[in-house]
Amino acid sequence: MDDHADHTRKPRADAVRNRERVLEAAKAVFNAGGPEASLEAVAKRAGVGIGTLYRHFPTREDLFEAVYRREVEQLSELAEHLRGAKDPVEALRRWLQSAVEFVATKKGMLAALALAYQSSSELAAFSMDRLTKAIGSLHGRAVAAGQMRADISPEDLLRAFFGMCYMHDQPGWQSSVLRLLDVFVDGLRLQPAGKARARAKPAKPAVKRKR
Amino acid sequence: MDDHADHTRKPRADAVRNRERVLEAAKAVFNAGGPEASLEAVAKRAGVGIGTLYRHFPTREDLFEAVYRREVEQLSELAEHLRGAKDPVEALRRWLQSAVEFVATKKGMLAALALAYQSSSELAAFSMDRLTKAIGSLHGRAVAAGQMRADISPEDLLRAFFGMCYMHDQPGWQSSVLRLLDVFVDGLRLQPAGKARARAKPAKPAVKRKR
DNA sequence: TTGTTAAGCGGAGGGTGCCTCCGTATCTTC
DNA sequence: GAAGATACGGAGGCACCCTCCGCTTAACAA
Repeated sequence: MDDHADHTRKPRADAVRNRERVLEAAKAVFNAGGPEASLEAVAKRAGVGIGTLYRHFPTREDLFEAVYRREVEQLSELAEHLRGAKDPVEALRRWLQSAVEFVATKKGMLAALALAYQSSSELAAFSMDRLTKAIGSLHGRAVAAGQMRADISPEDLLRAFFGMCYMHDQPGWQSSVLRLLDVFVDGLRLQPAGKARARAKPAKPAVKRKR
Repeated sequence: MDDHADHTRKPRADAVRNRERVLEAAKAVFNAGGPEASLEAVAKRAGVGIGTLYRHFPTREDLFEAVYRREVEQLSELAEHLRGAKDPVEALRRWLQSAVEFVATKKGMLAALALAYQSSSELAAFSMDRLTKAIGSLHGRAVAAGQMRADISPEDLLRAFFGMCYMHDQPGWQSSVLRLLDVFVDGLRLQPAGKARARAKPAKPAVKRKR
């Protein structure tokens, strides 16, 4: 907040609206058509002129970055919501599952993201920070509730998560990761006394059909 | 239905020549201008028509892949040459240094490469194989000469190498990696008897500021 | 309200690069 | 040397990029 304390006009409502629209459209278009998708298509889908798009996001990379940031933020907010859930372990599991989806939609954009990260390490710092906090908060709650071991740091959790997603290209990776996460979360869980928690529970028959 | 086993014509000399020219030009142009560089520029630099370029490499990705393959091959051949060197430890060091250069030129193309790897795991397999063999052969010679410890696999070597290059973005990474490699190669070296090889050599102050 | 004005909007248009297509040139084979 | 097969070049049509500017509209002051 750099208050130019003196008199900054309120930003125009239409500008705010259009910016949001463009972001929404960009998310859809890029997810569908990859990072090469036409910016003109984005503008059209957003229902704004191409000039408007360029004013808000002078380069394709700016647009990428904004879209990505927004999604990270949404993931962060999801964690906020899930904090209210009854079962904190389940909440963590849910969040991780959403994060897998998030990674999945980034599939085709990996390359673009790599570039963005390279040119703006601030972006990397920002997202790491947000995600670490999100995962840490959920984990913290589960620990506080005495349902999860405490000797794992949020950073470790995040690293484990990304590590699991690293297999990325293999077909069916997504369901594989979901399975691994189940195992992982179970592993984090503090068993109520010596009760050896029947892992038999046939872990949801194939969370997702592969394709 | 290929194998017209009978009678395949010899490929035309000019076609072979042009293909090679295009590859050479592409390497230069991409290294200079990144993976977005204009294919027309490549054709011009190669001194061929744009049509010729497209006939040999129907898509930009095909061209990328071919350039990359070629460089891997050259690295592999370099290892071949270095096998003849007198000092096998030095030979390994040299090769690693060249490999750093190789990675350096790929800097801007990382994203493109990631894509290529994704769409053709054969490419990944090929290059891993070649590089592993190259590094393994040099290492093997040094081991055979009794100058290097033998309990490290070529895969480990390669992994260590890539790991070191992972820091990529930080400024000055290249010299940092070269320094690390020096240390590493020294570590691999079998000391001639108990002679504790003065590591005192004041390892350059501050490999890297933390941030 | 109404008037003023900065902020924002749209999209035409000039430029660049992509890729196809085909008449021409060159090479291999017999 | 002749006959094909093969490869060549680059014109041309198209898609997309991005800038520029006259018009519109929202915010603020009176």
